[in-house]
Amino acid sequence: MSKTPLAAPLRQRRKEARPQELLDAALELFVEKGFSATRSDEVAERAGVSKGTLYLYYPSKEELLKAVIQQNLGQIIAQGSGIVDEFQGPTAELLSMLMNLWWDRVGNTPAGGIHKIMMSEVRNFPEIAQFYRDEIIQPATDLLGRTLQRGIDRGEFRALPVVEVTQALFAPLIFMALHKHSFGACPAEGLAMNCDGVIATHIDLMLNGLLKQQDAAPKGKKNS
Amino acid sequence: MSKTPLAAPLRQRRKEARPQELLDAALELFVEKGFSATRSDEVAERAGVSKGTLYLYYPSKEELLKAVIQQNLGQIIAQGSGIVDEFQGPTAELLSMLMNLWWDRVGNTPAGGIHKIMMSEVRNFPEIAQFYRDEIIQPATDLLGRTLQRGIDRGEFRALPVVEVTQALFAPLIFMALHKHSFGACPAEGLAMNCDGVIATHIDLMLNGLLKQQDAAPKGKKNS
Amino acid sequence: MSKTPLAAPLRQRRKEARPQELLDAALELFVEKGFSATRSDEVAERAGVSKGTLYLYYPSKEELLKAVIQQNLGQIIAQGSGIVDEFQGPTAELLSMLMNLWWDRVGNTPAGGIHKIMMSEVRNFPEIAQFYRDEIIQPATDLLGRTLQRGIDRGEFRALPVVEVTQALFAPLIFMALHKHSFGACPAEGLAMNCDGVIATHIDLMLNGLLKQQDAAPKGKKNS
Amino acid sequence: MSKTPLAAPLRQRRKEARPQELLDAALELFVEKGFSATRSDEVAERAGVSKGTLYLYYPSKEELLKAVIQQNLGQIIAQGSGIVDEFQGPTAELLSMLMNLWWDRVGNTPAGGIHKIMMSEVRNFPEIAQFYRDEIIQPATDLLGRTLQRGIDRGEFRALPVVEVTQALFAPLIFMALHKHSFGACPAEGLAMNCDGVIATHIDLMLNGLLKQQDAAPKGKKNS
DNA sequence: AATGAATGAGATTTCATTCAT
DNA sequence: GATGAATGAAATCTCATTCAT
Repeated sequence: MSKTPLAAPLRQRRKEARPQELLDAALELFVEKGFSATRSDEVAERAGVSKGTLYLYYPSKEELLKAVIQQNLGQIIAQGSGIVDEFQGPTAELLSMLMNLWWDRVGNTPAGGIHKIMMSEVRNFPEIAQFYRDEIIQPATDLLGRTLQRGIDRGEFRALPVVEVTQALFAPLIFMALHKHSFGACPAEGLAMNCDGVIATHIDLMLNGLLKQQDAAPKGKKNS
Repeated sequence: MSKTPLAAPLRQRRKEARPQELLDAALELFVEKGFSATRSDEVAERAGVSKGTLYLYYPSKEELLKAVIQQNLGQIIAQGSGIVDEFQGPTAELLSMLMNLWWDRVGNTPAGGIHKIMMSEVRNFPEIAQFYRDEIIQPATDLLGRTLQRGIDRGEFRALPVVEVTQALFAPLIFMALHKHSFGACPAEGLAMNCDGVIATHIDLMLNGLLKQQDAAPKGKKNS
Repeated sequence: MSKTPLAAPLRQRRKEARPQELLDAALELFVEKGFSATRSDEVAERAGVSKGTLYLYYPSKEELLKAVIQQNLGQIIAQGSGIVDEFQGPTAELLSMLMNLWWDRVGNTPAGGIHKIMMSEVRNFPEIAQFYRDEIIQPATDLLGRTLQRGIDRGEFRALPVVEVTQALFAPLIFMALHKHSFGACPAEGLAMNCDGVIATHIDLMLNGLLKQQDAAPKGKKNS
Repeated sequence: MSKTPLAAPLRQRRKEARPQELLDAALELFVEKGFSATRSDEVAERAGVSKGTLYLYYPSKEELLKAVIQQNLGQIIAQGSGIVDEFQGPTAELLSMLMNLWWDRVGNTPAGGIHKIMMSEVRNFPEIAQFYRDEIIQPATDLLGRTLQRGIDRGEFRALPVVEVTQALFAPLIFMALHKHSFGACPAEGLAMNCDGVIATHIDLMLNGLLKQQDAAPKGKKNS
């Protein structure tokens, strides 16, 4: 007991922090340069360790990417799922919460670049494509579909086709995230977009369009 | 037709066709696998020539990509520019023509994958980013802006902010093109989208939204 | 026609010679240092080409080893098979021919080191083990078995168990070959063996032992 | 038994047993996979300690191999030497004892794989080759030579060349041991040998051949 | 003009060894 | 003594580009 002081020994503390440091470094670099174009050494270097250490924690670059995806997107989905299960109020409010959650916690953070990575590399790494579909796309689609169905079942929303609306809801959000991490991140001028503004407008319009006429908020009152 | 005289000897014709064959092969492969992940040999092989021949026509892979961009997108913009200059009718019709032209000639063809290439690689190849901005993005934005301004100036459109509307108009078209060439091209299920339907709806809604109230088509009648 | 002079162009000539040069270099090094311990660059360097060139001819180190085996042992077996099929005289003479052929063309040449390579690496490279068994061990065993059976069928040899005799016949030859390429190749003293003498004696004794008593050559007359 | 007192505390006993456990693990693995191909971690893991602990007992993998050799073969030679010094009966019996001792205690045990290790790696590790020659090959050869000379001096054996006979005596035993630990250990069929049978026959024949005619056992009576 | 053999820098991954705890 | 996290040299294999023919 006298050997283990209250403050964990330095080596120990670093070991526990390593996976997170590596995942953060990997996410940054994968988003910035792409998965293939990022060298293992770079990830290690940015995390402040040597090349070999990276392989102590993740057996290959592909597994590292999977861990990055799971860590950054998997958790958000789980969290969203919890919200949907417990929410009691009107579905429009719930949907707004989900979309804003995504934009705050994913679209507006480095995690929002993951879809760019996938879009670029999905055709060259089938195993990762499978993983992304099974662990992220499918659960996220299910979650949104469940929410829309809730609105329809409760008589709040028009009986629109669930799948198409799901795609229409998130396509512009994802497009903006893609843009932010590609052209939007280029120092060149003439490529910028007012992402937050576009997103806010989009969410407002979409929610309004979903509601049955009598429930629709009077135009001009809602949103900023 | 007048460009390829029937009388030219076969060898001659093939030699003149070389650059086009190389550009077509390069476009296909760059879209399919990405720019970095495509090997020079593959391009040459698909074009039916040897690796060395490729370098007779294009001094490097980067220059080849520039030529692909110019060939496939530069010409469309020039063509659109001609249409705008000569068009006489209502601006909504003109805008619809432009968007449908883009979807038919770009979004729905391999050329639509170029934006995916750029999105993936733009941060790793600054020189190409510059080229893309100067030769494609800027002219295209100018062209659309000019068209919108025409509608506003002629009293057809509401006086909306030109830049934001430009982005809003084309974002979903580009997003669908991105999708078609990444997830949409994966054999996996659960990743498909009804692109044409979404695009048609989007164009219809957008044009309707732009028009001043008195011109707007009565709600509920339009759309497929 | 005037383009292809009688003497093949230098580049062409070298290209045709490359595979053999690479196989020779690989055989030498694999025998000398073992398969795993030989670096690809070393093989290339000894063949006088660059690392990359090696991979132009053989897609991996394992495939290179397979080619070395096939080239050096497969051909000998085919040749031995031809001899057995056409031979007309007494089986003892045929067997002697086969054993001496092996010793001259394999045991006493670098090819004799291949069994050492296999012995060392067989448990770590199952695919190569399979290849060696199918392409070399099995055909060689069959060939010898066929020869022994011929002697028994013609009433020349005693009806001994074919398989055990096959092994007994070749074990010392192979052992000597193993020794030559391991301890026998060490500069250290005290590890040498008079291989040729042991082999000659062995062949003589074995053949004598196989013959039926009345056929046995009077001792002291035969062989050197 | 007298070496491991029952009273020693468990921790103490394990600590004292460490080197032996490490040597056993190393022997198994070196034989199974070869010296170079065996990772230090594997040895430590099989011995039930950590990688670091291995290096507390042996300063490098090479030194560990030397200890394995000394432990497993050096002791046998010392024991054989004791037998030869004290033996009183006929030399044929002594020689038979020695060969059967070797086969039982070495050839038929993991220690028999050491020669395979040496054969594979001897040319890459000159220092170990030297060690093996000085500590094993030379003493073993001397011991056998001394025994043969005893038989000749006492008029039991024919005056054959001592060195060649020594090699002829042990070559097949060693070959069988090599086989058992390489091809013989492969799961593949068609590579097996009836080692014990071949060895028994070999010993019988050899001893018979060494004896002067009048002492030779009548043919057909001997052996099992 | 056309070829394709050749190159070598560079990427991922492994592993003997060290050393702070 | 014991641990196992960390290191970095080294090995296999790839590919854009060159250049003799």
